[in-house]
Amino acid sequence: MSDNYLLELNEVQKEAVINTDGPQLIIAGAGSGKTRVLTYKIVHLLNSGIKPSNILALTFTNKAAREMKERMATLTEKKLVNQIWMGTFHSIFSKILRIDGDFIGYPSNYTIYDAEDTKKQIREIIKYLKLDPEQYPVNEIYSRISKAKNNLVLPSAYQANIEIQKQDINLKRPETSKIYALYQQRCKKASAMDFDDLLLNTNILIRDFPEILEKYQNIFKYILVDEYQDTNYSQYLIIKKLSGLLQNICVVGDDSQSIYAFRGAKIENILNFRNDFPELKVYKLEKNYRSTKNIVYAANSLIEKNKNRIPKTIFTDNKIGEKVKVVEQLTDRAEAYYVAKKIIKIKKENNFTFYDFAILYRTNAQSRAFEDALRRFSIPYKIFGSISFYQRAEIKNIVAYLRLVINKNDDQALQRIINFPKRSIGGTTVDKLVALASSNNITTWDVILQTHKLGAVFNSRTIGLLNKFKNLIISLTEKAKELNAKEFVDFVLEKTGIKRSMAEDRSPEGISKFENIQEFTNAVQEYVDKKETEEQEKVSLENFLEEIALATDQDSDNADTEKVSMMTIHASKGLEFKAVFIGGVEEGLFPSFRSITDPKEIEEERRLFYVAITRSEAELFVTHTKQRMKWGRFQDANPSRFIFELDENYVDFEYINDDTSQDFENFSNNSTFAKINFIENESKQPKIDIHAPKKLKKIKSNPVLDTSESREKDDKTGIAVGMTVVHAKFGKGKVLKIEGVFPQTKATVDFGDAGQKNLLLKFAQLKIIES
DNA sequence: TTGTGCTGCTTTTTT
DNA sequence: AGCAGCACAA
Repeated sequence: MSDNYLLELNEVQKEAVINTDGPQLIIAGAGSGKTRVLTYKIVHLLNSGIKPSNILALTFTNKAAREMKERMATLTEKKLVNQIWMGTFHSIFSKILRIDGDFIGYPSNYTIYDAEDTKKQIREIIKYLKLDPEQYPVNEIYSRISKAKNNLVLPSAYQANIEIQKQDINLKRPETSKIYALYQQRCKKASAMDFDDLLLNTNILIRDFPEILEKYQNIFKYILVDEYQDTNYSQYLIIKKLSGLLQNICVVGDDSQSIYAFRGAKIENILNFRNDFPELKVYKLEKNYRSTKNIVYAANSLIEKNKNRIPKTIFTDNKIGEKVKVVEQLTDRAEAYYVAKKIIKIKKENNFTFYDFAILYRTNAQSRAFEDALRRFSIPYKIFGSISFYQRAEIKNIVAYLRLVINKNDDQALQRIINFPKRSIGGTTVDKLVALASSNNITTWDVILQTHKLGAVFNSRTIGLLNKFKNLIISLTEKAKELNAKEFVDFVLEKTGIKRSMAEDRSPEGISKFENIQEFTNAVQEYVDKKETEEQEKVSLENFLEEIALATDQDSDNADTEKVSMMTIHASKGLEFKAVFIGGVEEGLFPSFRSITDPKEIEEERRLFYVAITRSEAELFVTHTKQRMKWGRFQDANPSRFIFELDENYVDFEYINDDTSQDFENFSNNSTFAKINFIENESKQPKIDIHAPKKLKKIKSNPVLDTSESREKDDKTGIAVGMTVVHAKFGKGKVLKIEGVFPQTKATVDFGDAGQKNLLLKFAQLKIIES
């Protein structure tokens, strides 16, 4: 076999590729050819006679796994590549749990709960324990439980840990451990695992069953881990144990690009890797092949401000290139227009395609202004991330049928579809079912199986409805045995009447939902076709569910189309573009106001900015505004501290008085675009006075104009304080107060028994019966 | 049981 | 501003 591929590597890269045995750490700076090293290394392993089924390669996204497979397929036989254990942590270990999960009490058909299922389950438990939902916000509890799991703290340990208990008491949430315990119990009962459980249960499996650990230690003779800086403790421990015997472990990562600490990733895993493997060989890939000198050096000057890092200096042989542009704009809208204009200009000057551009931002909410602007200029764009296709309610409802057919204990799936489409089984009935299940320690489906015993709880009509539902699910289960995944989905859509009822809904949302369903059936078809040609057998529902449970929107890439990419910086990791715009680089937004008090979190934000900068090959714009619309209000904004941390030698600053902002003013007054409500907004906001929002507020609360002045009479209707009026619904009442200006005139009316009501006179057709 | 309006929340999110 | 969960009315 040819070793030609080694010629395409620099010295360090080559060393990192050919040294395959023993523990290795590859520190791969941004743009240093990390993917190339990783793929060549695996190919090198195959070429030296290692069986593909003895290689475990873990990535963070399905997309990364797929891309690496594709690249390897160009270097070696595709058949070999397909036999490698390659995928995300979650997908690989979910497979292992389907094989060996019965050792820890899980059937192979267990369900994977996504974040939504998890939150719903937690919400139910909070309700069940009669806790105040205000005191126990679902998101907080979820992240607390998730954190515990990722640190391998089980409910019993959580309960027993004094430090944790103290924290919960300080947070005024002393019952958190009870919620956690019940949550685990219910998931187990439902034969369900959430994302964190996939890792946690793998840990439990290999901790409690040494023979299983040994089995996989011998299967995974070579282990490679990508994006190691973003692993959490749970993942770390799995890797450490699996590689414990042969120690052929290679981790690749860049501490400077660790940006998921907020989800439990531990940057220490990479910083302290040597402690676990003293024999460690370290390779530092410090040569950047991606970006111009100005970008590389500007990025270096930023990241040097972080204390917690592995020392390294990224350099490049690339040309000097353009300086980084830091641009000030008045508002987020002006910022978006500036970016849109620049895209057109740069595209023309450099002969780029739209595909070469990316707009990056800290929060998804920022995308809207950019979308508007790009549409005005007819610039095609694609937003990455946001809501996953499989997370849409209409898709999840269909999937829930599949889930329930596979696993009758899947309570969350059952609750989704028991009244979808509408079968008159409402909240009251479902609550009772769930309570019955809970108090008898069985699943909701078990309760439904015993409707004949429930005469005391439900009336005969409800029992009939439940029986009908039961029979439907049973008949679907029978069908699932004969049909492949696609045929079954079609059958469900027909049999349940979902297809018919959705086709009838001609509202825009309804049409879009129907299209999504069609897209879903297409996706199933595609999957079935692909698998059946590869494996020559019927594609079961189980296969398909496994595929989509861990699929995300990031996976579908229409990247080949001629479009500007828009995404959060988190979503941009690993990508590169010729021109990059980073928007909203302002204090409180980037760095986020939540991280401003904690130096560690500021370091993470700085790494995030580092990631953003290093996405760019040649053109880089960093924009910030003086005012930003936030939660429906204009708020003053200041440039981010990170802007001042960039070495000025590599940066050009552009202020609002420059020509470009002038261009923007002209543009916004251009009659072609007069319709855009930008102008409307601007008229509310004096253009130069950045304190306008405060002024506005003052006017609003000004007693002369506003509500505190009780007016006597509404001029439009003649209704006045003291009159007796009649309301169609509430009957006779006495007018107590008139306030506001037409058309917002409101009256407070006392309807006696019906109580006091505030009515908008515009809508409430009050009749005067007595002045 | 189903439909509708109100209230409260809102960083990032590979799985 | 926009959404989702929830309480209340029809």
